[in-house]
Amino acid sequence: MPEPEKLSVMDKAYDPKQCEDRIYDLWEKSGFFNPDNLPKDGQPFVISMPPPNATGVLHLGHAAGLAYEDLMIRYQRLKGRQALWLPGTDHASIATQTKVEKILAKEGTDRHRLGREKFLDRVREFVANSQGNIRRQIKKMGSSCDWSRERYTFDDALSVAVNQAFIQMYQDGLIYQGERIVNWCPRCQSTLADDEVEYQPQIAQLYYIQYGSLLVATTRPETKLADTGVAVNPYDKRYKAYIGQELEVSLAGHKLKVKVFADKEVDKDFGSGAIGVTPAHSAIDHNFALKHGLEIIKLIDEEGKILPSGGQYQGLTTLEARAALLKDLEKSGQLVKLEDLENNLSVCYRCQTPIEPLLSKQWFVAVDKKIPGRNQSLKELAFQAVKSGQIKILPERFAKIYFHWINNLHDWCISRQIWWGHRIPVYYTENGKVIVAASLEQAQKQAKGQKLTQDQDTLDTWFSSALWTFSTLGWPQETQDLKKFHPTSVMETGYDIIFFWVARMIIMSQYLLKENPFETVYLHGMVRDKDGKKMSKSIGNGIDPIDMIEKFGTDALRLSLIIGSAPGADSRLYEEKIAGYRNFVNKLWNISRYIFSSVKKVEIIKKTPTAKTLADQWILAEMHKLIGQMTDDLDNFRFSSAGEKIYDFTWNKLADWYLEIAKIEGDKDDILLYILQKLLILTHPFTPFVSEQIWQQFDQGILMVASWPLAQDFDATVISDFSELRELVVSLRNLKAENKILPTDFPDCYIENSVLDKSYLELAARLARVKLATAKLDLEPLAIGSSRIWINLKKDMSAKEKQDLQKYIKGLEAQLKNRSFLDNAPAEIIEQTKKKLQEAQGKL
RNA sequence: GGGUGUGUAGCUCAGCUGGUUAGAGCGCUACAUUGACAUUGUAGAGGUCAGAGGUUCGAGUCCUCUCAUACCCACCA
Repeated sequence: MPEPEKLSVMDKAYDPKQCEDRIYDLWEKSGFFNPDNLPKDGQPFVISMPPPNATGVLHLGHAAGLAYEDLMIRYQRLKGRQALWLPGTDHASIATQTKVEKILAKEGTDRHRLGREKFLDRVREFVANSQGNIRRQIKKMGSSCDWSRERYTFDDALSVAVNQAFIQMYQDGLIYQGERIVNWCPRCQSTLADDEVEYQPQIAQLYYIQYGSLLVATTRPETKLADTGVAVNPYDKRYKAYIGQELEVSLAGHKLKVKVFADKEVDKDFGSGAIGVTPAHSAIDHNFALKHGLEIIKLIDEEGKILPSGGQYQGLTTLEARAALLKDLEKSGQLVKLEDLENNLSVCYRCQTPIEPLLSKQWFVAVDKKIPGRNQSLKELAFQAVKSGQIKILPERFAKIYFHWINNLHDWCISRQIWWGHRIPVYYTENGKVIVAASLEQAQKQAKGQKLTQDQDTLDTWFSSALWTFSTLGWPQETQDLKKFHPTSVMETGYDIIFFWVARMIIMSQYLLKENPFETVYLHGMVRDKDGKKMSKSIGNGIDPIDMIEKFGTDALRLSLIIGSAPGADSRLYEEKIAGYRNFVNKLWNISRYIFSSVKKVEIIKKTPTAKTLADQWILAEMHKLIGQMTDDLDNFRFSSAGEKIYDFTWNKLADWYLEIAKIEGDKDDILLYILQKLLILTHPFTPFVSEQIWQQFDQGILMVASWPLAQDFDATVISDFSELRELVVSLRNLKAENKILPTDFPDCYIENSVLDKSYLELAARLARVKLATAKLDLEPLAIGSSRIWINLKKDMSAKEKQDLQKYIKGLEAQLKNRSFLDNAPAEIIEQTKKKLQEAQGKL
């Protein structure tokens, strides 16, 4: 097994490329990604990895998710919990099929020429290939997931789960077949769920057509060929006389019989106030037809072409038919008027092809129907799970969005006519009997010798991913894993799939297992480019996470994704930002390098070392303060805040102050090593590679399974005393710089301070590079904090500084004279204000 | 049409339940530098907290309105 190199003197700069793969290997071989190998007394902590589509490459959105998930998993593992992060991939039916079809198109063929089985073989080959890529990329991110439990939505076991879910729902009457208007993508040759439809704003033409004695306005004239009704508002005086009449209409010779009816839904003021109703190609019109008993005529087929019912326009595409019909209407003088109309064009979310609403027989999940024996519908189950507080959504505002969506949910169309997906477990006998069964064999038992045909359709890809948290743990078997690890702890995902996925997981888990799929939903925002634009291939502003890892290292990329982004808020990523965190990682490396090179022996310090000086007390106090704050932040999903704090401690406290003082005071081996050890544990969830690489120098096992430290009590006065020292040093340096005294010059200086004793004044003088005088100089002293300083400078406080201070003092004085302030403000605030005033006056 | 965010230094963003002279990183300016680190150090400049009202002893923080901007949902023929 390749051991990470143990260098006696570490390289001057951290080189991620030399370490990352080796470290990952070390972790993987240690077996600790698998919770079964972690201490048995730990409570399970479980994250189901949102399965990336098995179509190729990882983008920054995935990278961000992985960074958060790994952060949580590593933190909980360090805290002693049995952390399970279950990885996997999604077969992503439409997305994958579309991808492979594009490849076939380049080869000059298509799926119909290949045939179903050959085509599916091609897809399988393609998927196997890209799954390997994805796995590699997930590892590159440092993800500590349990590969021994990796799953794929198309695994045999998961397909069993899909069939089981379908059958159970069918038996409960929650899945039914019905003829309804569906969203049809003529290119994908499939239905789409309502939320798979996107809208593109466009300026459409609104055509006014003479329609017998009426005038009708429409954006889709070609559909008028299958009109069977005209809807008007019941209170529209213009049309009152027509209501109830049956009209014979000729559209440039194409004969229609239409019934005029009144409905409140019709807006008198839009267009002409009269709507031609096409029941087979509009959801609203279909409802009209059911309500008012209209005939339904299909006009457009699955390829978007006109059927024989369209008469002479038969065989044309809808757009061709539109053009031809408009021309004919113009000739016959029936095209009365044209207007521009802003509206939205519905398109397929995968291929952006305009959607054709069609009447079609499909399978649906009934969301409003009561579940037998439970007195609740699926919709109500999903609503309750969040409303009751059992599932917490972060940030909270997304709960509102969730409720709104659930409340407006319609029956879910789950059948797809594409080939790549789980076949619907429904069989038909020759005489049309429907048999729902998990396999052909089982179906045959019920068929009593009749020949069977399986439904040609496949299931919506979200149907299988809705089962993900438990199908991956063995359901419908009652496995140990399912008992132990479900419900999972956190679902971490992007807010863009809250409806597609999060809501459906809740529905399915509640229905099938009577429990929630997870306790907390943590939603991250979208990663955008420097200008806040969506990253996309077509614009070419996308950043490839793997490129960034090559350039800056994984740890730097992870930090740049974690720090500075709030849950649910979009964030921007660009190279300078990542470079900044690369610098931080290098800083951490060099801090360690310094400590290792300066101590007599590199060893683990188990006991809290004794502080000998104020600086020692201070750094230990700061560290325990940090541990407390970070633990609180991480327990409450404030990842960015925790990251900022460790960054600040490492660079601004440890490196800039403590190490500099350690160089002067000396004899601090145990404290330096102790602080470093804790620091490595605290940084590990953020920057796993560099922290582990450094830890390996101790030769004491694997950092990944070390113990997260407990915050100890600390004396806060130590921190304020030390800040006295810090302020003194900074002020002296400032005085020197402002007075153009070279850093190499040491001006004479006498200091009086009530808090700091002489040894600390000497320390301050060394840090500030001044020469400590033994007696007061013959000068006016300056007041800095609680110090009085006699220093040999040509200049004192600048005019601007003086002005600012005077203004500040005036403000405080006014406040202290204000009766209502004195009467209303709490005593401690008044005390504070008085103190501030004294200090400020002292300075002047 | 309905809803939800966001607007704080040149840029990217913190600022929790209202109470130090509003912070950080990058960038900028000046200076420094062979011993952990130039992927560095020290110091500095830079903000009427989008605007207008209001509540309060006190508002970046709470309320109302306006403007700008992003996204989500619904879709009208």
